[in-house]
Amino acid sequence: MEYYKEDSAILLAVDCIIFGFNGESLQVLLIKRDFEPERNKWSLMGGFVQADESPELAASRVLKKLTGLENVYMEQCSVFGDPKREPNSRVVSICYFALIDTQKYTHILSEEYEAKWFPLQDYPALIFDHDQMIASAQHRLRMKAALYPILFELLPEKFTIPQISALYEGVYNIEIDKRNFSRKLLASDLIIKLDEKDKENSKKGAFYFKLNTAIYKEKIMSFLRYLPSWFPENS
Amino acid sequence: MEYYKEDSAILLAVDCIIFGFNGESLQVLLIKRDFEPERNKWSLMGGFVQADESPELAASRVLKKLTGLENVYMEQCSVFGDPKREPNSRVVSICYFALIDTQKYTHILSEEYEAKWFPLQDYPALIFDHDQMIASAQHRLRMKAALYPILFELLPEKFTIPQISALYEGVYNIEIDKRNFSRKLLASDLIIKLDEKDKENSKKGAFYFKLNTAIYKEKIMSFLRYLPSWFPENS
DNA sequence: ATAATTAGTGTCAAATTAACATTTAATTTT
DNA sequence: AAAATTAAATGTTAATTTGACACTAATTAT
Repeated sequence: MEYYKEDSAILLAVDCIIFGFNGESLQVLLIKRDFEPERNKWSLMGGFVQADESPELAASRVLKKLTGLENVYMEQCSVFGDPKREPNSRVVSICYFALIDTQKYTHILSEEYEAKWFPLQDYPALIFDHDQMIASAQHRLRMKAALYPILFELLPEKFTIPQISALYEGVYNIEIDKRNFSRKLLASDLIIKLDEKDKENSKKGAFYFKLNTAIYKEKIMSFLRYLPSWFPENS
Repeated sequence: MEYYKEDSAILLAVDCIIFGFNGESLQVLLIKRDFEPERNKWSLMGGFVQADESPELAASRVLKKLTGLENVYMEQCSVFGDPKREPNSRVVSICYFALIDTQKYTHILSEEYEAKWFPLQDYPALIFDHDQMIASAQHRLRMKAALYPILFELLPEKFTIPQISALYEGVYNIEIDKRNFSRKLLASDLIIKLDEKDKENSKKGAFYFKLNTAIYKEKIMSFLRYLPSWFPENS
């Protein structure tokens, strides 16, 4: 039994897959590295887990450094640890995906880093295995969102039904029948209609809704289904 | 940016949550530690990730060492990395859950280790945060199995419908209407009826089925739902 | 005023689900 | 050998949900 022999000189890192939604497509936030190796290439935002911090804390720290945001929805997803995944050292990286509201926080970006949102359909070549990380996080997001209403974390406080609808379409790359979708959504009691309307995106304007936090907190802990049963995973 | 400074002296380990099904309840395989610290206490089977191996490989190695089994269904689940989770050193552990067929392999157990199956409802106190690991893996299993038919990995090659039914009841702690369940299952084309019957568990005997591997491989990659929609997560 | 655009509500047949009952194939008992 | 017993397997039906479709409503632009 080789417990407690110090035989694994491994560096531990975290990488953040930061998802956002711009109203059209699901986006991921990438940075341009200004340090070696792989200077000037695009990558996920990451950092090493420090001696006195948990991986969760490291991920929050890294996220805050890039976006300025705290108390963001984050979830651990897969660990990438192939011995050869980085050329010069043995780094095992724990991935976290974060769901943030793009609209609200764009102004904070790019101050210290060259950071940019890219649509998940079409982002530049990334260093190491970061594209696999994104693919894996996306799969995880789809799985989780098929059971729990976490996608609301990507929307602002006030949102419209067309927005949610577009969000689900973006996340799953499908077309949704808005009428059926909105019926289902309203029946869930998850959202509360406000008096105000969003006039930005249409002539008629769409009513704003807010989350029913009581129901949300209850449902976030129990399974829910917003997807049609025929939903295809591969797309 | 503190990339590539060797500032994180962290040991990386894996722990395996090994699930089995004895026909009645979902079980987890635990070992009694015969080394310090925490000698003679029950724990999960684990080990350190070696310099030249990936975490996946480490987990397979650890699983094989305990059970003798290879090519077992394994899935990465959460990482436990609180700085204080082990008293004497900083160990970050990646958890994997494995689904194995208890019946077939009990004879291999306990040769090198004192290993024992315990029902998930009622297992002894464990070292460190291993109980949280089990809870987390169980949650993960439930989530995954709500979308994909992975629970078949817990059954022998030949199984009966009452067995599958009991398995789902065990995993989710619910009562299932066998009539509706079996109708749904048969309609999925996922299982193929054999001529043989299992006479062990009833007078009449229940027909054996085997997996339709073609359909299985297709469905394992796409969402599926075996649970009633009212299914409660908290139990 | 009219056209154009997108939000929001409505309808209905088909499919699925949930609840419930009966029949069937064995073994055990008498 | 017949009857009782046990659990498997199949059947029935009403209620609900789904998916496909059409229309009305509110606003802006022309």
